[in-house]
Amino acid sequence: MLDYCMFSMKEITGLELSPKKVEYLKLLFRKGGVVRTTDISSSLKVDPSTTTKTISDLASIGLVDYTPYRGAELTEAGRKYAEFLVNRHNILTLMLSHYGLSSEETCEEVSRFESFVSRSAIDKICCSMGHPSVGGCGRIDHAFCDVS
Amino acid sequence: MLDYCMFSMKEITGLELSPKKVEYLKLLFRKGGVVRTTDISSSLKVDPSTTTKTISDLASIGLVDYTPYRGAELTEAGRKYAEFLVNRHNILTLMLSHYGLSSEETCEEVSRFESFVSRSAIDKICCSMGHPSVGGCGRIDHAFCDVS
DNA sequence: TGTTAAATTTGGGGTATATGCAAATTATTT
DNA sequence: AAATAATTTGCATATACCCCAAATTTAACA
Repeated sequence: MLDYCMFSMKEITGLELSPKKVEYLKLLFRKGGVVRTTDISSSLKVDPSTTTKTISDLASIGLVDYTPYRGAELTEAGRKYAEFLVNRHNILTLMLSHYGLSSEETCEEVSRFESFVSRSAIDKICCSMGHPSVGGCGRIDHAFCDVS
Repeated sequence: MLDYCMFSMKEITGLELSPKKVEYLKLLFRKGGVVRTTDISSSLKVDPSTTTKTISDLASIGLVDYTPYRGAELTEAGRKYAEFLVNRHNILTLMLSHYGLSSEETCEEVSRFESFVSRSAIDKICCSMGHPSVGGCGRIDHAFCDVS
């Protein structure tokens, strides 16, 4: 259990986490509070043992507080990181929705590639769209936009 | 050496190849004709042995004609697939360039995530932009747009 | 409270992607 | 033909996923 985190929001590139870890973080953010292994594994449709391993990884880098047999919860750093991830998803979804894709399509596409879009790109896209408060899949916060 | 290909352009989703294999195919397309292992490995900054392995993989699925110690060349199917890959890159680059990113940034971002954007999304984006003939990184062909 | 049932973790194993090094091989050049 | 350059093969590593079976822990309940 770490009380520090290898990521300080100021130096986030947005490219630190693998696609699956991004999914886990967004899920923990959506659920809020302590989330049980089974809950996660059934949401993500993976074996519980896979969840245990991934959550342990996230805990080892300080994004998650994990108590074995109890559950997992975002740390403060994890929550901030997850906020960025959700914003990124929503901004990209909003952007793509301007090109004739349906809502489901848009979300599906973005879910596939979002992990590879940098924070600085997101900042610029967000700025260029006038800092919209509602994205394709939910509200957008602007606490993490560099370019305001 | 296969004269058939597991991909028929009509059923292409755009998600068949890993990011690195996409790079190889786009490179072979740009270079044209028979390309030597060293040429590829120096362009992509990987060890020649890595290139040999990847090219062999591409040959095994019928996208590349490969003669050991001689070089690699796209098959007809490979050329068509690579055309799609280049178009996808150019369309996505053009799209992103509308959001305040510089040319280099745009190309860099797209290169990171393009492998995860489906052909059907590209078709729609392309259609929505009015089938532009020039993208962010080069010309765009429309032979592969479903929605014309 | 002890026993069972459910949830969870551990350990092992597997696939896919991607990489490099060293040694062996093939091609080219002289 | 011998030397050199290019290339391949075999081996090894690393990351990111994944699942299964066995062991463990927690929770329930009788």
